[in-house]
Amino acid sequence: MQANNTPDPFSDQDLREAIELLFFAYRDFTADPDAVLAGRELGRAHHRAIHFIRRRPGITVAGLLEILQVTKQSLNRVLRQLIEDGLVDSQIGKTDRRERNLILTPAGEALEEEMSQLQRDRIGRAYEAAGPDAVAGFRDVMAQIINTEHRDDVLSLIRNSAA
Amino acid sequence: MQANNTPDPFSDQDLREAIELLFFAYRDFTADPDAVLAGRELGRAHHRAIHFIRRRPGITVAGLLEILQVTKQSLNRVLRQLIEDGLVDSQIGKTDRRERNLILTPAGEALEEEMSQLQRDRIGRAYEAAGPDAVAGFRDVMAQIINTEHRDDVLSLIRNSAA
DNA sequence: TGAGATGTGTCAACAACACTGACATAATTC
DNA sequence: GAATTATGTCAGTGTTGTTGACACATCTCA
Repeated sequence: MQANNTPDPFSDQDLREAIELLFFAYRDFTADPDAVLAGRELGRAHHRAIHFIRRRPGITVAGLLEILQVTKQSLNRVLRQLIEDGLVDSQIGKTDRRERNLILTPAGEALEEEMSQLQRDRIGRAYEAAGPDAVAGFRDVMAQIINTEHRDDVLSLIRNSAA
Repeated sequence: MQANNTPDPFSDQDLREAIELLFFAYRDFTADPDAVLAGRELGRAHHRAIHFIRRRPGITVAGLLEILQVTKQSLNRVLRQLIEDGLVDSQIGKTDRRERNLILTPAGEALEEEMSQLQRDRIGRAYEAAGPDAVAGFRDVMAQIINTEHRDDVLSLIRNSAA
């Protein structure tokens, strides 16, 4: 998006500020759903699983492991609870019967909706306040921060859709 | 930064994408310093403390508690280790002797430098790739995501400085 | 000056969530 | 039929967070 091709001088200050922006934004952003999570027997790990199952319905356990970057023992404990609580449904794969395709039950979708409400409000307010040009820049920088091998996984979703 | 004043229509898709951008960016970004942390008896909590002591030299325990949003018992365990390891120095406050002003020792500064190196490289590459306009948008949106009461705390640092 | 508030440090118990290592089962691939 | 793959599980452990209670030094203020 630049006219010239000289490297832009970003100072150490700039870069350390970015580190803090990421820290504070993520800290406040993740604090939002805690109110919903408390009261139920659920924690942030459950929220993360529910979010990605909602966004990628039918995702396999291996796919979820790749996204969350945790061990299968850790993920399994979370999934077991979600299935027991009737929030997630685990279906035997159609083409490969070893796989499990994960989807949210109606109760799971309702919980996801509730949990992400404050986060979407927060992002929405920030987007409105900053304006569309800033949003484009935000998305561009964020995508560049993400490891190359995962970048497409995030960005392809918005293009293809999946309500 | 907008010419018109009609609200910009950001879809639910847009907002959920932003949630994922935050998740993936933070996930990859925090994974960077783990290599340095392993081997020592230190974890991510120590890294966070060290970062903010570096950026706000002389910060009090209460100030650090406000930033990290953890209990003093949790922070104290971290600080005790850092002080024992000779990475942080705790000095009795000059005006209020109840306070403790925290600063990094030379060893602490060296460790901070090493730990944040990969993170600064990552941000620097993203900034270069996206260009200065995108960076401005990124900073604007990120600042808006942060709770109002903490926003100035981050942004004032870059203006005033502190190497 | 004395009472109460404040900043810090600590003990103990506990919970959430991650880890490693080992192993079992079913299904697929070759 | 043998090897590989996807999933699930048991057991033990570590980090980082929590609550609750208490101690101590210092500051503030009536």
